[in-house]
Amino acid sequence: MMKNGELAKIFFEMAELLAMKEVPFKPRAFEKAAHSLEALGEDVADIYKREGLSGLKKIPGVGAGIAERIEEFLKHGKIPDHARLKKQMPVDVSGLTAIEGVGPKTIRLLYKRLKIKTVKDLERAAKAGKLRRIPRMGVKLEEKILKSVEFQRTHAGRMTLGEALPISRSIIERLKKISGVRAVESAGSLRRWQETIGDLDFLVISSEPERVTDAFTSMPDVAAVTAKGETKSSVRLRAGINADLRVLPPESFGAALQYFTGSKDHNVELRKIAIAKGYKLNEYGLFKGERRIAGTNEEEIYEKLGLERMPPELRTNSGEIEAAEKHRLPKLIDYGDVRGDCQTQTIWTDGANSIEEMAEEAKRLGRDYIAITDHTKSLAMTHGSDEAKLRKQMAEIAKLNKKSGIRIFTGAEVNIAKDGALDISDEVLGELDFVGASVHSHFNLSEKEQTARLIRAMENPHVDAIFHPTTRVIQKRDAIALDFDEVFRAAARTGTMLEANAHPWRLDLKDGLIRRAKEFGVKFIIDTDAHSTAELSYLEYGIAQARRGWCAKKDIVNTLGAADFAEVLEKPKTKRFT
DNA sequence: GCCGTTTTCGGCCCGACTGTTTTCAGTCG
Repeated sequence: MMKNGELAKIFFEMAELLAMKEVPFKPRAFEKAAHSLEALGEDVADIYKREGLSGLKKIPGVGAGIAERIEEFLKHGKIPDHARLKKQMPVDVSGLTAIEGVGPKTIRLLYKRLKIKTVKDLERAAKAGKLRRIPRMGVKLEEKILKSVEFQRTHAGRMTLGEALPISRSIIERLKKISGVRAVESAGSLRRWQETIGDLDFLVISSEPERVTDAFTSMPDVAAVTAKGETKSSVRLRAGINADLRVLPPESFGAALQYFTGSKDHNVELRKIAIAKGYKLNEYGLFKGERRIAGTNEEEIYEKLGLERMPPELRTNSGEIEAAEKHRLPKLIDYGDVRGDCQTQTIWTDGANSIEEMAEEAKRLGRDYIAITDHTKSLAMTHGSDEAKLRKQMAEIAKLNKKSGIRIFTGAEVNIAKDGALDISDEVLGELDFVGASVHSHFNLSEKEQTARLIRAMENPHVDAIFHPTTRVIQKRDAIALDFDEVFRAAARTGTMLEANAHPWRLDLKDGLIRRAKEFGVKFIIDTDAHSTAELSYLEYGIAQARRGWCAKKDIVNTLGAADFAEVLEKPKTKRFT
């Protein structure tokens, strides 16, 4: 099991605990290391095994101190410094910081004065009117905290991109209609296409900020207004997410867009570069002394800082700035580059629409081809196909291909058994155009068993791709335990494509792992995993995921047209990508 | 605690808004 996430959580918590003690600078250092670990495609345990402490120190933001703490964690499963801090301040850090308006200083004060450790303690104290007796706190803050606790209870955590994007798009349409508004953009994690979204950020160019702010805070979707100033306002949406609005003059729009797109770590690095060059960078522009030398658009800011311009998806402070300095950023796959959808289910198993309906909708969306990949028999609850049913489906597709204006490939999503065996005979698999294999059960096997299981499936000469390789469901189910480097090595060796599943619940493989797999020469397909015609539009989420994984068009096999894609499938697996 | 085409020591991003204040600390992004 990858240790990166667990370590990142500990370092985030250490950052907060240090901030409570008002230790200067260290909190940022721990926070940065935590982000870096989260973004890493390789297991720190593997790095440590291979290269020891010096290997760990190569991770950005990790120096001697944090490398040693990682070592302690890998050896003993705990970090003494973390335990010590936690003992001094035994509070639910992540729970309490999630409450809006509550930060490290407040948490410390609440613990010292009222022994508040949990969100529940906080709620009880607020209801009893105890908070107002603490210095610098009052009745209004008490109310604010209670409201925020309630909001957290009903809308815990972050939204998936798939939920947030449609909300954002509808708000943009609404803002565009306000008179005097010249441009509207959404920024923040949504513009970076992050897989989960904490809140929505909107930027507007208008010479009448008040009119825009008033309209924004009185939208019907607004449940509460949490801040309203001259140019900045914040609201809580009924949908369960916060939204911020900034109104700006045109000359600052690019700077603001850059600034509010983030990520935070990316921006901090950018400002350091600005300082080194004798400039100052803020949301109003890039300044040399009093003079604004850039700010109307983002590109000129990056250029003036000596950096290649870069798409938002790359701005995670995980090597993109160094690459931009050397003008060696990848040319990313574009949103229009994917020509076919290679994983779809129909009413033959657990889908909602017929083959014909799916094909029609795919055609309407501009795709050149679609593969029908219904489940197979061991997934009984989906009425999975056996060999006979698959052959019947192939005949049906042959008929449809004669009249339909889109190429339909026959296929299957073959189920991988506990030991890596497949539930459809090689003979029938060989008759299908496109075979994806995936794991749907036995999620808790050891890393060794799970890795061997997947590799065995990849060694089957008929398996063209592994669908949703880790089976994770965002915020619901963890990835299965895998030795990813072994899996990627085997995928490259056997010529098996790995999927970037576009379903917003899955997005599997995730960005960091795609980037890692690419280093092994792995090729990918981007699929919607659509179970209905409506879900065929999910493709953009998968493309975003591949872009976040630094993929170029050539890394994604289904950017090929139908004929070229078919030609690739004709070749023996091991000869396809050499 | 991290980091280095100004540095291995001495720096470490920047501004808006709120609430409780008589001038600012805390939080957020």
